[in-house]
Amino acid sequence: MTTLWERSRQVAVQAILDTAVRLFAEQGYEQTTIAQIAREAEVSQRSLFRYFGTKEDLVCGDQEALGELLKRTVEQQPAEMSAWDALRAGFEVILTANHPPERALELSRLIFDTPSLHARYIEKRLRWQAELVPVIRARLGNGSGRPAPDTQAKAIVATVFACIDTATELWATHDGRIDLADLYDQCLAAVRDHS
Amino acid sequence: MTTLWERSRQVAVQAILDTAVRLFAEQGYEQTTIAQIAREAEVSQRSLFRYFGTKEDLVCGDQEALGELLKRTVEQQPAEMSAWDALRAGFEVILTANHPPERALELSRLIFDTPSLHARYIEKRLRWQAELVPVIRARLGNGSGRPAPDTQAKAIVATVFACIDTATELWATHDGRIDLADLYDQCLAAVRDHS
DNA sequence: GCATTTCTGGCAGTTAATGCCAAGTAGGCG
DNA sequence: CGCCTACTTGGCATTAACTGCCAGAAATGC
Repeated sequence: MTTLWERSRQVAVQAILDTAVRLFAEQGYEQTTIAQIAREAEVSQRSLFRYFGTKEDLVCGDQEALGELLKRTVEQQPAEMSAWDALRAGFEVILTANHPPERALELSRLIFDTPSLHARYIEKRLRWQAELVPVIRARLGNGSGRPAPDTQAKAIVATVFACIDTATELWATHDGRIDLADLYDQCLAAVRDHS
Repeated sequence: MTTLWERSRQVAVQAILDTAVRLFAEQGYEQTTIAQIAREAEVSQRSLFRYFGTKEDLVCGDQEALGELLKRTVEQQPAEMSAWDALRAGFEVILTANHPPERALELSRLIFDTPSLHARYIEKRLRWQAELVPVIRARLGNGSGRPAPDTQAKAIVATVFACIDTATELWATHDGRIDLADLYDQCLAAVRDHS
């Protein structure tokens, strides 16, 4: 622990986060101002912006860390595993590493119901996608080769995220009563199984 | 023509649009302010915001109309056509109905190079997706039925858009030298063909 | 032409976000 | 323990995207 600084900072961050999520749930995202959050969490507006660069980061801020985890997990899957299975393994790890399901559900609903938040969330996801493409391309048997391997990798990654997104949205609308991994498998099956 | 108002409005809108795209290309999206666009297009800032609700709409504003067209086209495909083929037909129509390829290329580059624009663009597209889901669900043979038809439809639509997005990005990075429809087919093949 | 409708422009205000500087606080060192 | 340095915090000013309001101009209908 590099110091007391870091600890009190953690405390402040947590207080801000709790206040923000509570206020967002109570009054909606757009109706809640940064000033109000800062006041109730007892920090200055200026510090709040130092901890969280933007208002949106209050909701989808810790995505960065998850993206790193996802990438590392996919990289570390055995080489003979298919791109699809490796990505699915990464997805699985993220699920277990996520927030307590109670809060995850609340955050998901907030994100899917608030256009500006949804956009920012997608933006972060696009960054993950870009980082995953080289990892997936390395895993593709460069045998067939008619579709350039880059095209293949991009399409696969984009599709997986589309399915994750779809599954998450369904999961949120069903109040978390259906298993998220099951929903993901159903989505992928709908796409990949030829009837 | 309901009036002279409508015509001069169209002129103003076009002037704003041209100015905006030119400035965005010259200096980048974030570095261009609304004030500058309004000044150079010779309209007041206030009117600019009346024509285009947000800065982002200057770039991806006319998506609404395309979404309508897409939906209608997909609906009108013969009933025995598969969901995949119907969506592909809709995509084809949009391609031809789009801007002159010169400007389309410029806009695509802008969107894919500017994270916040890209996110907003996808968000608008998500609205199309939601509208297409019932259309696609109606087209699914409700035979198999283990994955709820709604899940199936959502996943298929999301995947098709993911492939459109990927194809468009590749098309823009190749300066439009590769046929967009070909790229789309390659993306879909990478996803659907089991090797 | 004149009243009415509709649009435009300017102005003030709100909110998110950033830079700057002064003041405070923790950590290391004699 | 006291002091100096490094880092952090908070307040202030500023910018940029937007919104509401109102007065005035322009177009329309009679």
